[in-house]
Amino acid sequence: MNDRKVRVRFAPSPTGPLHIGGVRTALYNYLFAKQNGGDFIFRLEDTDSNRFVEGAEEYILESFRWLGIKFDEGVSFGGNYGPYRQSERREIYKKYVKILLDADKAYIAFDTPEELDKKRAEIENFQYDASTRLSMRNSLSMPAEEVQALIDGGHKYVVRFKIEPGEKVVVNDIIRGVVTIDSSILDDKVLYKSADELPTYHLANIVDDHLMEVTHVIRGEEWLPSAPLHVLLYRAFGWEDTMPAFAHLSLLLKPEGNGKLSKRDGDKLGFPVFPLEWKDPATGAISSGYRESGYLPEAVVNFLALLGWNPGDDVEMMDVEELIKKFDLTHCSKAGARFDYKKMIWFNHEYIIKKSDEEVAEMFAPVVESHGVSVDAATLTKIVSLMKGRVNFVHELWEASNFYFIAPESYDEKTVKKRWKADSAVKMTELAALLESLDDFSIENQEKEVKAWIESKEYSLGEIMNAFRLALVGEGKGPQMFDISGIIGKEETLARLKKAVEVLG
RNA sequence: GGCGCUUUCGUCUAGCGGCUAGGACACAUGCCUCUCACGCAUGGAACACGGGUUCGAUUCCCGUAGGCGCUACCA
Repeated sequence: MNDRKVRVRFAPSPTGPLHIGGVRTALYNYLFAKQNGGDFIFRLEDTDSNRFVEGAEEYILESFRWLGIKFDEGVSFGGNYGPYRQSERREIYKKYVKILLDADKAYIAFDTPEELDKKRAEIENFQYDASTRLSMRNSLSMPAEEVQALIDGGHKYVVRFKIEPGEKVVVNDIIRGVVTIDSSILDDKVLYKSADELPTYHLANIVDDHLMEVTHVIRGEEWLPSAPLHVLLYRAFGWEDTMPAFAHLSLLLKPEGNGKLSKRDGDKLGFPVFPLEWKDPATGAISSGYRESGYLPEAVVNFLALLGWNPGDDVEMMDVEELIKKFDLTHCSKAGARFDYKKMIWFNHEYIIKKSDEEVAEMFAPVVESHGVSVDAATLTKIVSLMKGRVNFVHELWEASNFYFIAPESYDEKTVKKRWKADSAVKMTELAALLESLDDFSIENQEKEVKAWIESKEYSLGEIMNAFRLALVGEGKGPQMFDISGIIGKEETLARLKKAVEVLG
C-alpha cells in the first residue's frame, strides 16, 4: 500500500467557470503529485445532466493551460484508466451498483422527489435512514415481486446505500487527524438514479478513485462531512486496503463579512474570482478573469499556494519548482482563509519586477498599439525598464508612461499653480535654446550640460526641472527628466517646451 | 435544529510547554529625491473566553462563545 505510485486527481463538475478555490485545490494536488513523482489526473464529474453547462469543460482546461498546471492523464490528455468523463462510464457504475445490491448493501427505492419533499415538509428533520426506510417505498419494505413489477413497468427508481446505524466511522485526515462520526447520523445516500442511468457523486467518486488507483484524495473541506460515507463505501466494496488517504483543505472566505468567497465579493471589491473571463451562455453575463485583468499566472499560483499553506520559513516568492519542492500537506492550515486580494496585487507587482524588461515590453506592446501608437521594441523596452517597478499591472504602464508616446494636450492645474512661475516661460525658452544647441542629445550629455547651465545661471535645480517636467509630461510625475527627454528625442522635447511656453505663458 | 471542522496582529501566517510571540500584505511616519512613484528604514498592531493538567501554558485536555461547512435523485 505504501509502495503504490502516487496518483491524485482534480475532478470538477462542468457546471460553469472554475472558481478560484477550485484552482487552489487543483494546484495543491498538482504540487503534491509532482513532489512525489506521481500522476495528476483530470476527471470530469458530469453525473448531473441537469447542471451541464456548455463550454465549461474547455474553460477549465484553458484555465489550467494558462496557469501552467499540467495533467498527466484524463479528459483530453489520454491515459490507461479511461474514459475519464463520468458520463461515459455508465456501464462501469451499473456493474458496481449491482455488486452492492447483490450483497444487500444497497437497495432500490421508488419514492419520488415530490414524495420526499412532502415527507420533509411534514416531518421535521426527516432523514431517509434505518429508522425510516421501512416506512418508505423500497425493496426493503416491499415484496420482491412488486419491486420487480415496478421496475419492469418502467418506474423510475434510485439505489440507496444501506447504512447500518450505531457504528463509529473513523476518517484519518492528513490535515486534521482522526475524525470520528456516528453512522446513525448518515442518511441512506442515493447512489444511482435510473432516470438518467447515472450514479451520484458519491458512488462515481469511490468507484473511479479505486479503478484509477488514486492514492490521495485532496479536496475541499465541504467534503469532510461525507468522508465517512465514502469510507463506508470503500468498506462495502472490500477496498479498504487500497483506500486513498484523505486531506480536506480549508475553504477560501470572503475578504470581508461572513461566508465563503463568491463571485459577488469579487464584483463588489474589484477583483476576479475566476481564472479566466467567463461569459455565461444562458444570460450572457460576463465575469472577469485573472488573465484578462492583467494578473500574471505565476503570481496567481504563488499567491494561491500560500493561501492556506506555508513553507515554515519566511520565503514568500516561490516559483512552481520551488513550491513543488517545499509543499507539505501537513503544513496546511485548518481554518478557512480570507481571500486577501491586496496581497494578490502585491504578488503581481513583484512578478512584474522579476520579469525581464523584454518580456514585460512584449506584454505591453499590444496595449500601446491599442492606443494607436507605434514604437520600436528597443525604445519600448527602455521605457519599460524605467517604469515597470511603479505599477501593479502591465496595463497600468500606459497610464504611467503615456507621456512618452503622446504630448500633453493640457496641463494639470494644480501642478501649473505649484511649478510654473512667472519667469518659467523665459527660463524654459532659454532651456530650449540650450538643448537645441546640443549635438549630443544623450541622457548623460543633456544632464551634464543642463546642470552646468543651471549652475552658471544660479538657477535652482528644482525650478527648472519641475517646469521642464510640466512641459514634457503635463503633470508632476514620471522618472528622471533626462530619461524622458532622452527617449522622446530632441525634436519632440523642443516642440513640447515651445508649446508649454505658448500655452502657459 | 443536528453533525463535523475551526479560532495567534485588520488580513495571510510562523510557533509544535519556558520566546522581548517572528515574517509578509495593508496602514502610519521618516529617508531617498528635479516631481510622482518605486525602494529602504522605523512604528503601531494578535494568542476569543472560562476551567483544568503542569513548577510553568499561545502551545495539551474539557467547556462556552464566534466563524465555516454539511445536512438533495448537486458536486
